[in-house]
Amino acid sequence: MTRTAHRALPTKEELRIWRDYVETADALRSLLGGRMQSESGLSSGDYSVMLALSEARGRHLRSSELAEHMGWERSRLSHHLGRMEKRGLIRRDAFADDSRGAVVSLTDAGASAFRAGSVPHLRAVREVFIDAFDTDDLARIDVLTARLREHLGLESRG
Amino acid sequence: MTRTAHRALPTKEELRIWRDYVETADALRSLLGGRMQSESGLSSGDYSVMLALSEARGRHLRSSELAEHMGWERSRLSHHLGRMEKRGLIRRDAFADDSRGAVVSLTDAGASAFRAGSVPHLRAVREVFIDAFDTDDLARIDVLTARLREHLGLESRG
DNA sequence: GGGTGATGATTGACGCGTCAATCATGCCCC
DNA sequence: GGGGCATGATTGACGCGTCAATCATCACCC
Repeated sequence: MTRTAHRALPTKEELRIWRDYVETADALRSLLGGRMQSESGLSSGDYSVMLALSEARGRHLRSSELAEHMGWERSRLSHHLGRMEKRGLIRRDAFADDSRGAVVSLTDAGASAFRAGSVPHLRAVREVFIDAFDTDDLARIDVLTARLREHLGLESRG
Repeated sequence: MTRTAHRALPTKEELRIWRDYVETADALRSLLGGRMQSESGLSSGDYSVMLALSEARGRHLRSSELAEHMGWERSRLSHHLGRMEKRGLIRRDAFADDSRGAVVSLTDAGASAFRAGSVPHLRAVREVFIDAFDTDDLARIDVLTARLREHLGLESRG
């Protein structure tokens, strides 16, 4: 009965494709991280946080909104904000309407670091990832990624 | 002159594809990590180390060979081996021919943890990754990944 | 108005990864 | 045989991520 195949363990070939996939994605992440670190002193986490803040109305968000917007766990964000605050990139203030809430905003130093880091970041993304492919390739990646996201039950970005 | 396009920053669409790609790969890594942790108490790093050791002739390798085989930095491996040693999964012994070298081998406990974790691990890989795709999809992923690896100057596995 | 539970956020412990520094041993060559 | 450098491996500091615990405040409701 061929149905058994459905429950079978991956073949050697499938496993190789899997390992290549994760290993490559990981190399990419670390390569980009290294470039950002040396070019602008920002990590990709820093960048995401600052991007979200700089796009927000009033350029500030409550921690919980920020966490949800970025898809990060609260505690992860809290730790990260702590580190960023120590470096003077962001500020946390009490929220008037609810003393439990904290309002996160970019400091001037943060805003200017973000501006300075933005172009190098985008350039690096193009160089390490986009430039590897032509338009059709990118479309294929998009489809395949969407397939995977759906399989995993992740929301799509639309 | 259209040559300018080559140096342009990514479009919004390209950026979205990029972000989906990394975010998805990351979700995958963490999902698999969580499953392995709860099902067998092994991390994917543990698994790689043990896989390499169990495939090695004599079931042991020098640290440097192990690092090279896995494509890990020496210091990363050293830290990881330290943690695994504390848990009793591996052992490090002096290497007779060169007192600088350390020989790493699985303990009995390690070997049996590896055996116990292997099938759940492979099953998880199938469920979270392989099952998302049909055969053609997987072939496309393989091609695209190879393209990316080449672009990044990573060795291919062959 | 005072208990009770939900909510916003932080903390601590610990695994993991990188980088730079360190340490011991081996090797070479004068 | 001893100075100098390469090599195998470890260490420490620090950023990052997760999990579980904690803390303060708020909301409800008797």
